[in-house]
Amino acid sequence: IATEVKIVEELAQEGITKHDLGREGFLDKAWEWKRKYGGTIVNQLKKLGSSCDWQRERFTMDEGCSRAVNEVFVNLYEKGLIYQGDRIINWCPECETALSDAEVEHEERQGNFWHIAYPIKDSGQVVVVATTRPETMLGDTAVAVHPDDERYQQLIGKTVILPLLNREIPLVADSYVDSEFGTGVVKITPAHDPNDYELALRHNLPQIRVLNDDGSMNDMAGKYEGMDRFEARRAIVEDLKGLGLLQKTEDHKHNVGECYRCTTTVEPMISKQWFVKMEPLAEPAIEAVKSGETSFVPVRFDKTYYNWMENIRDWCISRQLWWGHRIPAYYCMACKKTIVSKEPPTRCDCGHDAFRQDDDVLDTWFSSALWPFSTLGWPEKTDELEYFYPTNVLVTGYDIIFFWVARMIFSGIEHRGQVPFKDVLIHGMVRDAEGKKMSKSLGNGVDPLEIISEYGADALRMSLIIGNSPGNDMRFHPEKVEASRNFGNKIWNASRFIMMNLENTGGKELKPGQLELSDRWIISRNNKLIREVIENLDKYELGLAAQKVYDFVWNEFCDWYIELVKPRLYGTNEEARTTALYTLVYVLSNTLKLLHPFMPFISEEIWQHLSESDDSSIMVSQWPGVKSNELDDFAEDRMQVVMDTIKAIRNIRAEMEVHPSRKTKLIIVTPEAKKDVFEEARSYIEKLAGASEILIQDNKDGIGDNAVSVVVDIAQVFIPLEDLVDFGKELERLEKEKTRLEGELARVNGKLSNVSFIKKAPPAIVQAEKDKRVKYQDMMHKVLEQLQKIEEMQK
RNA sequence: GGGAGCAUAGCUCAGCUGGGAGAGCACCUGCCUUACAAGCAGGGGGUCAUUGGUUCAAGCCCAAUUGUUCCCACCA
Repeated sequence: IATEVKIVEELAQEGITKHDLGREGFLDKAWEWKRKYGGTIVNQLKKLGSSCDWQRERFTMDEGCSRAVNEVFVNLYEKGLIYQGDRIINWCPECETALSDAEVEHEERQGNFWHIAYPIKDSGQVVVVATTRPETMLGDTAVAVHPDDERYQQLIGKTVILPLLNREIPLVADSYVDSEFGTGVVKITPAHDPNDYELALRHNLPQIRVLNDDGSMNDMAGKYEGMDRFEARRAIVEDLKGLGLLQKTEDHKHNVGECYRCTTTVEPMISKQWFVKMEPLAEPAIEAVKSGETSFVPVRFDKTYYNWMENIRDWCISRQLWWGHRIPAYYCMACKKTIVSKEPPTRCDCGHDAFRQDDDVLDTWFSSALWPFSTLGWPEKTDELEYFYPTNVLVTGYDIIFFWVARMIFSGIEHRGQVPFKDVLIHGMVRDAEGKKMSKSLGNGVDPLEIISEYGADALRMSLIIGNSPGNDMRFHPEKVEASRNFGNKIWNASRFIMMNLENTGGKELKPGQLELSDRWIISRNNKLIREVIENLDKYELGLAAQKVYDFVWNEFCDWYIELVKPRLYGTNEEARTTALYTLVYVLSNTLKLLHPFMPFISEEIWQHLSESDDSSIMVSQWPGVKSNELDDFAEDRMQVVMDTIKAIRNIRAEMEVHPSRKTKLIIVTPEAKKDVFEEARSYIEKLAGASEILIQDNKDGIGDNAVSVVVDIAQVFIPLEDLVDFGKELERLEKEKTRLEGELARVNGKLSNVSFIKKAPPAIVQAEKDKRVKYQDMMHKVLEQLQKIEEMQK
């Protein structure tokens, strides 16, 4: 009562009327109260009494779906696939409702194993049973042993006196009993244990319920009536101890079933409920996945699916909850006949017209299972249904395969004759930084709105996608969101830079013009990106696709291309400027489209600013394709040499501690035939490698003694540093390079001297190794030469 | 009891059909170079859990082992 008063007070304080509760915020409120007061809010509201009738209307689903649910229920009922009956079900004493098997979670708990002596009638003997739930003994209607158990052969058929209640019960033999476990004697409580229930059916034993719906002991419990089940347990153990019938108490680890909603220990109970007969539905649903009509991505989840479907038991669908879709079953007030129908019946066969609808509501997953078609107007033949059923892909987490995916599949097959979707893309769970599952009850969840206000929605979205593989869990770290935020910042700034330069074009139309090396290079790299992203997306490799866009934008587009293009943008050659701008805009637009699925807001925003002539959304723009023309894949190798050269020069400058602002002369020594590569890239090297002057020649004329050198693929670059040269460092660096090349050569030679490699490996692979050998030998030669020169100078 | 995943750099994780080990963060060294210091340039760091096997070639395929996580299951 105290709790109820508190809730009412709280309701009033916050100015919440009962009508408000159905609206937004109800669930949050419910969780808040649950944490504060324990139990579930629904149960607390229920305790407030009958004034809560409004709930039913509040939580009714929309009319179309509601009609579909009735349709399905009646169909299944008429086919005999839905039935009502007294069965043993999982009962949550807190929520006071039945639960399906899927709604029970098993948790390992440390408990006790109590050994209790049951006297045998008219003899001094006892049998000892071992149990983890002594309070259920009040409902015992037999004791069982294995038929082959030699210890108890002569006792089979005898009568046993149930302690405390002194009820006479039989000792039966059944092969279900495991002689090895416990004492080999099992107490049989048909009303509160599924195995015992089955056994009781075989042996024609009565069922005695000893628990009320709220988990307290009922009037069959004798002096324990009214006690809570756990209180009764303690009392019974004490009493047995007093009677000298408790032989021993062991520690015992066992699995306890808990309600997934409120974590209360569930009690198996016999109860009248509605069930769906699963076997006929499961069979075609298994076949659909086996035949590939529906596929799981990644495939391993089909095992989870089969495992569940193949061992499925009938589905308990009735719930004694306060919301949900009410079961369309009606009972005649006069003759008690059950009528299942889509609309409330008007007249019974017996002539009467007063009915009461079943109080129970359906398991929420019963209606969810119909979602692929109930939302599209089914059972009407609508255009939407025609177009969207079946659909391509369902995306969901693996924790929901049983609850939802499996049930959508068999429901779709049963009611539409066709699977609801082609692919099921399974993603992992987002866990907290310690790897624990996020949950409202633990309070370790992350509020997306807070993250979004700090880093942005795009950053959050990108961080959840990038570098993740399907079906694998991920841990949530703010640092990762930060990295994505920085990426958004990066592409924003790059775009800003491009638009800044566009403003200076005076609205002239951009034309390709004469593309130069860097333009052709970035376009072919962009084409490669487009190809790979499309391929990755087709294979649902979202993490890889996002990673590639990220790498392209940051490393190739920003760090290289934009830097390469600056001299032209700042220069006076108008044609060179527009060509550069054309390429920048072309590549950026393509890339924004590729990025859009991962960072929708920022890509849209930039797009809107970028495309002046076309103000429609990026969402409806043409998805990039690869233009297979002369722009494709031809400049990569050439540019790679240039980039390697620039990197090598930067490296040597850093090692020699040349100040970044100090420009130096460069002498590139390369065979006559290769000169044009460096000629074409002259301005790039100048800009990015800090060169004041570049000489490109096929000999070593004019290189002074005070020069350091670096060997790259097809060239050797000399940097005269005059007084700055530290020959000790240079020697060290060359030795390091020598060691590296020795390693490479050893590896290549090892492969090439292996006869089976030459014989069995693909020719292309062998040739590539041979080419590498030539290259490394040449580089080694130059390094040794340089080493010798320095050593001589030092003498 | 049955099934599945994971084990790769200090941390969090990628690594597509087997052909020279990657990213982000962290760390070290320079730099406020007129898009971006939430940045730029350079650098260090890994016996890809262990042991076998298949193969010319294994982080990747196969088997076993160890550790770890998860799912399913009626052992009282």
